[in-house]
Amino acid sequence: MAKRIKVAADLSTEEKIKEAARKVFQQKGYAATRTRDIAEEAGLNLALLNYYFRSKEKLFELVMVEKMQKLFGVIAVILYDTENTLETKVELMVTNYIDMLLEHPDLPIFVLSEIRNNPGRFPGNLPLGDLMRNSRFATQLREKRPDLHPMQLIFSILGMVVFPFIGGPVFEGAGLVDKPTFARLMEERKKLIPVWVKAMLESG
Amino acid sequence: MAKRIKVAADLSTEEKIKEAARKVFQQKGYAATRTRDIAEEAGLNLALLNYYFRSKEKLFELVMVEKMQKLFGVIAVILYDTENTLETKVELMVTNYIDMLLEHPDLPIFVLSEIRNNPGRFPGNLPLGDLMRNSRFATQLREKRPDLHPMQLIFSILGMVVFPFIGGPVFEGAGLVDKPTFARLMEERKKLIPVWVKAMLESG
DNA sequence: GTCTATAACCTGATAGAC
DNA sequence: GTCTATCAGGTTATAGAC
Repeated sequence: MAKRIKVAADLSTEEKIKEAARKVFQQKGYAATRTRDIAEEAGLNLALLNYYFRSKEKLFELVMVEKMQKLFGVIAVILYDTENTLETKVELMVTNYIDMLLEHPDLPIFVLSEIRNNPGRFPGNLPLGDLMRNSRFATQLREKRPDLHPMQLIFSILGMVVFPFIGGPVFEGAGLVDKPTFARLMEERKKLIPVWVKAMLESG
Repeated sequence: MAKRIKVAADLSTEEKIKEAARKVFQQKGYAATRTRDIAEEAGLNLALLNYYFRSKEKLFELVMVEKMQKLFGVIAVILYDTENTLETKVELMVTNYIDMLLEHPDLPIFVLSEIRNNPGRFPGNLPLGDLMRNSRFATQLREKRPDLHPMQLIFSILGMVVFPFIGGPVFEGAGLVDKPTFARLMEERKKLIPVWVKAMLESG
């Protein structure tokens, strides 16, 4: 069977634009992005953006929804999981999240800062609240530590997983870790964080 | 003695502009901020911005340096501290950081996303790298856990402290915590995180 | 020092030829 | 479907009166 590699040239015009939009929006943020940048990145004319998508904003919303699903999807999987033990869920979440973030390191800072700069722009997109409150995961946390608000543990787990990627550019800029070291540390964290969470759950 | 309250009206024109710039830049980010917004927020004319500061960019850099100092200053204090035990340092850092972040909740997301959107714009500003590597704090971490890269612990401590403020808007938007609950949880975290870090250091 | 008016430029979007 | 040319509106920065 012949090799079948998807390269930019193979994509439809519409997909080329989306792909370019994903890249440029992520890199510069919505406000700093010019539609001309996206057109150039796609190797196409500016007018085509408005032909395929109605406006810069429409195109952005499309990209944004994708990114939010990718960022919050990993959490949702854990929340829907009604079978595994708390311990296993933590392991799964940490591993899945770190793997995803190694592929898309600047996803969190992008999504979170766009939400911050434009609060109320991305509403109802998140029934994640009820989902989380009523989840088996939250119940398991409450059973294990009835003295703690479940968010205390969720903040900590997510913080340990996500923060290195958010702060990454700063720490690399400061010469504290180079890229290969960073990747190695993140791999190590897949085993480290679950152990730490276990210790936290049993502390105090 | 008569009350002496600093209100906007008391400030010099220059300081009024800076104050407005701090607020608007933080709220909308550099790219989405129009100099008109700042002038309006300051209750002054647009032309005065260019009279006192040379350009939008110069004004922004001024604000940015302030914010970076505020965000990284808390860490620097711990790094310069050569007297306290590791345990005490963790307590100090966590408490100081959370107190500062309760006053300036959107400081981290602002600084980190501006650095991300414009990498290389704020260079040499951070001799934090060497400072951290050579710090007593790093040595103490290595002594306690020679098997771990000190950054593993620093990422985790900072993540637990800072992440709730970065993710805050999302979790509030999802109706997972309201503002008073959030503040209460953060107060609780000042005691919680040091205990957890202790448990982590002794785990494995 | 502070204002109004305006210059010079840039950006998103569209019209119309092919 | 794709392009070039252009419009309409908005943005930073400045000139010049007070």
